[in-house]
Amino acid sequence: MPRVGLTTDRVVAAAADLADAAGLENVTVSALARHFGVKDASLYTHVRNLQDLRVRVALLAGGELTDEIAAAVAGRAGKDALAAFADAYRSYALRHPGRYAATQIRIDPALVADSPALRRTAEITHGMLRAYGLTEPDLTDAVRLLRSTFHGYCALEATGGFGAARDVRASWDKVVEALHAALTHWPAGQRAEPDR
Amino acid sequence: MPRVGLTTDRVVAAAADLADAAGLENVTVSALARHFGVKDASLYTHVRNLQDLRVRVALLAGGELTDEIAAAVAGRAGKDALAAFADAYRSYALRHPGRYAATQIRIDPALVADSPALRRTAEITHGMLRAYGLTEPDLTDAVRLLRSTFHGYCALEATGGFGAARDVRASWDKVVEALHAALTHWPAGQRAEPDR
DNA sequence: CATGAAACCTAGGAGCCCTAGGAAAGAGGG
DNA sequence: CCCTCTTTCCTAGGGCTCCTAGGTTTCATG
Repeated sequence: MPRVGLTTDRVVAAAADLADAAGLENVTVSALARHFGVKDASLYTHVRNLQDLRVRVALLAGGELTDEIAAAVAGRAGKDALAAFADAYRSYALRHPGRYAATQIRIDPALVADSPALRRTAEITHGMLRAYGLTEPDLTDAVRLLRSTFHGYCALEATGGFGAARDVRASWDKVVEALHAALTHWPAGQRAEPDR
Repeated sequence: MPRVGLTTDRVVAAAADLADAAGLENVTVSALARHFGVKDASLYTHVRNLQDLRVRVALLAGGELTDEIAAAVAGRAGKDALAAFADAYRSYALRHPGRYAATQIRIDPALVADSPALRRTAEITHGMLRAYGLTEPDLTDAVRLLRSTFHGYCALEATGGFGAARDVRASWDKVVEALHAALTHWPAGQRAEPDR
């Protein structure tokens, strides 16, 4: 019987493709084994367990997403860069729903810390926001605003959360413009709540 | 052997509590059966299957969330209402992580349509946004912006996505203020993209 | 007290995750 | 060309999960 030639990378890549095609929750060791024409147990030489597999898919997706964003943003600035970032982000989430979902699983912070992709995204985002003249801690707050809105929009769109008739793409463009407005008119002041 | 006295409501309530305590993914028929001191099969008289159980938890959570938001927003307007809405939303997500997670599962659109809670949330949101002078389709776009940011923030916070040292609550207040700024300076114009 | 509708049961199939230990393929050196 | 050693893949099996089919027991109601 010839060997299939499994490696960790091939297994993870297949898992990522399966996630996009069938949903992250259907990425199972048995399904992957079936795909390779192999017994379940054989996969455990390449992957510690299911959790490990999912984390690897998440790291793969994070790297891909960062690359696409970096390419889209390169050479742009201000509102132009923001729109490019946003469109690249959403485009990836739409084309790779399973991979994108994987990026949202809880990952060991230590593992996140030494992931070059995540650091690079932070750099890109900060660089982009510099055009708006923000300084810490507003910079961090603005990063969190962008991440939240981008992620929230893609997550809601993916789960069919937007029921209204309004075109989802048109809303996205408007939302990105609204974010630009928020960054342009960034609220000043130290205390956020006047009362209380 | 006396009966435990199960009903659909009791099962769903227990499932919701378990979700908050152990995570939605650990809400399993067997775990619930153990909790009630009953065999797995016994639960299938009250709940069609696991999917059905999760949807019921989602609808329960949606109703609770709407109630809390409605109570918080009542009697307020403008920025005040926005902040109350936001804080009530995040507060619920933090206190009930499992229930909140359930609200994000994909649900039959027909079921969503005749859920009074969802319609009520839509009313509240629209009423709140009326203070900013928005009209359709900007109204829908603004609703999507708020939902996206609120959900994205809570989701990222729940999965430990915010690594920076900055206080998460302080960022939240700032993000809400930024949303207020975005609504106040809502971008005009029909076409969103100038180039292309 | 009888009866009918529930609640709850036993039994069992199928799928999944994962471990322990064994067999075989293929690479490398002699 | 064969021998050895690493690595891949296997068999065997335990445990947990969801879910169905069909039987029994409890309890309210007439």
